[in-house]
Amino acid sequence: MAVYRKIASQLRDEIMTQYSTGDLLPPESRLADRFSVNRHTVRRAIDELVQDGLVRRYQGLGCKIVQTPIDYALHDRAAFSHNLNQIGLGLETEIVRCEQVVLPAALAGQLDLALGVRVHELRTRRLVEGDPVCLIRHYLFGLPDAALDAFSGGSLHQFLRDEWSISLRRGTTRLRARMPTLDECTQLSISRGIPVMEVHTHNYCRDTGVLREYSIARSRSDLFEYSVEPKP
Amino acid sequence: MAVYRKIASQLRDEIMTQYSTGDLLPPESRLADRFSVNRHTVRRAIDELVQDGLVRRYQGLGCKIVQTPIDYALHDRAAFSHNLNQIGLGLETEIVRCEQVVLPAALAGQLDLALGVRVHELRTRRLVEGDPVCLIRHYLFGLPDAALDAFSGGSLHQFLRDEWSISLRRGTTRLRARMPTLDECTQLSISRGIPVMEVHTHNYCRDTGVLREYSIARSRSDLFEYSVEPKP
DNA sequence: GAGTGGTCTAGACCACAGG
DNA sequence: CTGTGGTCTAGACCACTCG
Repeated sequence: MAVYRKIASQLRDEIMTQYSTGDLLPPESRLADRFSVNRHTVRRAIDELVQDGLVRRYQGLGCKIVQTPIDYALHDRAAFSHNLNQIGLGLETEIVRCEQVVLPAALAGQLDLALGVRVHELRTRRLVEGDPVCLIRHYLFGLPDAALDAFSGGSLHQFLRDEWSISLRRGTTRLRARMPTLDECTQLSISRGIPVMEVHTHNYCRDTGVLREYSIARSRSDLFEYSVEPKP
Repeated sequence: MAVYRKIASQLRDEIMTQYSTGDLLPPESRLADRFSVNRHTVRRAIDELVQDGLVRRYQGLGCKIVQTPIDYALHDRAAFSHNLNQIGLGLETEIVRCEQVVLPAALAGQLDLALGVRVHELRTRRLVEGDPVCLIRHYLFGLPDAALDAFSGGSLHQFLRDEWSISLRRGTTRLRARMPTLDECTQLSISRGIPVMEVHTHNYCRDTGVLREYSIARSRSDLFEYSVEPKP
């Protein structure tokens, strides 16, 4: 087994057992000394941890442990075919609201963005044969003011690619389930006893790697299912 | 912008316009010459493409294009990075039951298998600091009778690889949410108001492509979250 | 054997955060 | 300013695929 894999594995163990969320990993140079390898080899090991979502790099600062409660990051590589992408095809899209807002503080903190940033907030509702199945909030960063004026439904990513030459690449996606709020019950036409699935997605500019969109989708669990397809 | 990003961007364009699925990219050394950079820089660029799922590396062979522009437009593919392995590290695994049974008829139909097939059924429970968070049923096909006798927790896939030289590859995975049964409430120590997430996974023999495992995981939605990382 | 990707080392300089 | 991560170069050797 490659050296960097062994180091990654050991660091994973130590993070799980000896670190808390927010702690900084020792600097790469120190780790390199400790494991008696080149700094590049340590970097390669940390790459693994970053990919698993265990740590996050901060230039000039260090590597911060970001562990969520239990991050069920999957080790095998497969492709994720996400219904949200195909939604423009089979589902109707209803634009609920589209405006520029100040990014909610909670999101700003989570995404590591400055407070007070103005963003486009697009809220949509997806329907299947008239039944609402999914509510989505898109937060879009760094767009011209009028960027979304012409958007009238369908695939948002397609629209951004065609109209603004912005090509987005999916980043980390998180899925969880919870009970709906009263508001969600109304908008999704469900009773209070039906759970909703909440999916958070990062989308980055394919060229520059900058975060351009963060979306939160809430869907009816009685009608909606997510599937992950293996890569060819 | 970093050199490797520019190169990645250019290669992406060329792949989209001038290559077909299955083609090989020029070797790293040639690309390095062409872009007048070090081979490592080209590698870093190709890393991006691999991460986007555009190409796949084959040691001794080259980099194969695995996605045409058409595929790409239809469904953006991101990867699913999963660590059942890591769960063996940070979480305790409790073996609830391990026996040979006749595959339940409902599953046989769904998986397109004959009725009456005998399989290994392994039931496990995962705990975090003593709290149960996840119940898993593994159905394993075509194993010797005593195959699992020595399994005592940790990663099942690791065990199969080490002890039986069976290397598994993730296939289709489906995720949904629902309310728990009474039995699940008991085993997961949750109240009836907490949804569970249910994840069904196909796993195939990496060599022969034969279905070897079907697993059903049910997890507490108040403690558990699934994450999907972009990756080949 | 020749050519490919995979890993590791060594050294250099840059960009950024913090005191 | 110092220390951190980010990038790039250069060279070496290995593991693998193919003819």
